[in-house]
Amino acid sequence: MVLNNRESTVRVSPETAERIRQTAQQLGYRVNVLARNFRDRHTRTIGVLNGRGMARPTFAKGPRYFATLMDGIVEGAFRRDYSVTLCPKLLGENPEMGVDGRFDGLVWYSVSPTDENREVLSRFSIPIVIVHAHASDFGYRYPAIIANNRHGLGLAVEHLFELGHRRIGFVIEGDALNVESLERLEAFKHHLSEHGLTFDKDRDLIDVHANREEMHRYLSATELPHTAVIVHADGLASEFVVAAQKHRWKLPDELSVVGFDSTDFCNETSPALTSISQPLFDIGGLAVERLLKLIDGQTCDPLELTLPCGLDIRGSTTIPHRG
Amino acid sequence: MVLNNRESTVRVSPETAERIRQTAQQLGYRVNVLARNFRDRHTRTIGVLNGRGMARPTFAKGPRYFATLMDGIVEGAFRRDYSVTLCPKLLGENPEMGVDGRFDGLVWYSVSPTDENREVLSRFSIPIVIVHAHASDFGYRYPAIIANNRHGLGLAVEHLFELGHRRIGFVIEGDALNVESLERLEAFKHHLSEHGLTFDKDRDLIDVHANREEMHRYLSATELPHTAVIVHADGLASEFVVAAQKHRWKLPDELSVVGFDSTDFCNETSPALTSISQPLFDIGGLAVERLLKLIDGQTCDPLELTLPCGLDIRGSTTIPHRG
DNA sequence: GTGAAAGCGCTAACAC
DNA sequence: GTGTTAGCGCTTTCAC
Repeated sequence: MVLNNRESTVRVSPETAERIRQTAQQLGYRVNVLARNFRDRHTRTIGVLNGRGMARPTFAKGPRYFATLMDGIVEGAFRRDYSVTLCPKLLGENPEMGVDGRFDGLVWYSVSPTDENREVLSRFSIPIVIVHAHASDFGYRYPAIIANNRHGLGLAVEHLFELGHRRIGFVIEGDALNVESLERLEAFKHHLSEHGLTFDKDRDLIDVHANREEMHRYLSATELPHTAVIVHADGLASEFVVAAQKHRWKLPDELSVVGFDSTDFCNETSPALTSISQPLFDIGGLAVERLLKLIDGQTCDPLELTLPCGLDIRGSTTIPHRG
Repeated sequence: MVLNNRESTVRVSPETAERIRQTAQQLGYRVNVLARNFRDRHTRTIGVLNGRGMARPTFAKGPRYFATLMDGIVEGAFRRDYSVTLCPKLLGENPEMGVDGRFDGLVWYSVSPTDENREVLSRFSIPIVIVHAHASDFGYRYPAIIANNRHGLGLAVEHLFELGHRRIGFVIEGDALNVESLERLEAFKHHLSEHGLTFDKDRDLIDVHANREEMHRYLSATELPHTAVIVHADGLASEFVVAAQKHRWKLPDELSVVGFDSTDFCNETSPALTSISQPLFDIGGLAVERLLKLIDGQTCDPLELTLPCGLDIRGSTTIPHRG
């Protein structure tokens, strides 16, 4: 009690307190945080979980999506003196994580609203905040944070439209189930029609699948059906840019490309990638803030937070080529 | 015992085992990892500490030094089923970390061999592996991993020499104490003389300090004393490149620049940064491997591991300008 | 103002 | 083969 110098029903004389401090000092005593946490039945630690089936994301390679989100999460957690731990199998493969006392709460990102995931989530005994999905996808049971995909896509379509593009495709990796990809596609369709453009699924939706076969088929045509494409994520957009150039298309003149996320990674592609931005750092920070609220026994209102998107115009978009 | 299905002196009949499993299932019982760890007096978790006085590094912004190292650490830890936790004040500001039971071991990177650090380290009661310093710096008490800075600098000097450079400067931020920066400087001097070039401290060592004043003084000269500079780290190199261009120097023609670390970040600068590489991912993985050895009660032999450097030639180096 | 005890959930050891 | 106990280090409660 002396060492923690906290309020207590127990009083201790100044002399004794001092004597205790002295002795602790001499003995080199340190409180054992593990034992304390065990007794208090909490860990002051939160975990980060990604959607099932997703490979463990890296910090340094490729798009900085995960790195940016984590920066936000870490920042938010540290501000409140919580630790963040990265666990093996913290990949939705081990539902134990949610119930084994290791964490006080969990940020789960990129969760698809499958029955399996709903099942896993419902068995968790600790608070959870969902990032990149809607509260409605999970029966309004968990606070959610999601970017305004509809608005973001609007920005991109408008940008391309103003440049003069009228034939715009949407590239997606359909195998990687994801609430947002679908939402982005829907938003894309919506904004096309807003601009008086029609959407033909067979022509305008390019699902490249995990093997990317469809990407190469698309790019090996003698004439491209589009003057611009929007790709549902930066990683795939960058692949698309590289592949297009391999197929001897001149970018951005013969094909404008827009990505999604707009981390610094977009400056590494050549041409640099025009991309819809979402405030990933803030999303991470807010997710933790909401999670800690839950941990404190409070509730989150509104249950769902929608954050604005922006558009960062870089070198991969230009006026359509007159060929 | 049944649930952990581990070897034990205690035998239990198959029927009882089954009954136990059934009941556990029904009750939704999960082992409490925290309690188990408490009892076993370990956490299966390692911590990552950076040198004191260093700001908390981010994953997404700037050079990918920390991100790459962490990828290696996480990979190494996960392979052995250890977790990695990021703690607030895990920045060498809180020596408690080393003794409070939170971690089974610590990877400490960018430690300067100051008496203060030696003191802190000596009080730690858990195994530690040091990255980016020499075992000798800390009385051969901890395993160390360090890149072959001397060789790396040799590669860079040779590259510049072969391009035709004879006047080469070395840029450093001296305030950021760091074993490696000094080592790189020494190696630089060595390799200059190997090529018959002289080193004049006042002319060839550009210490920009935290305020960067010296950088701008240097770049505002009407004639640069060098045709090329080597900068002790990529972050500073990138700043140098930007500043040089602001001062209207044409890069790389009027000034070649070489950085150190060579993460993907080097593709984000313009021109892309030629840089000495060190295997950061491997360094992280090896650090964990050695740490787990220590945790297992084994020793590391040799105590110090030296990893090779490479040179990634990008756009920031070319033949010296004839003006 | 001080000292003793109980219990968090776990597992190894021991008695039966 | 089964049941009981002790103790990891901590803090709160209670008795004195």
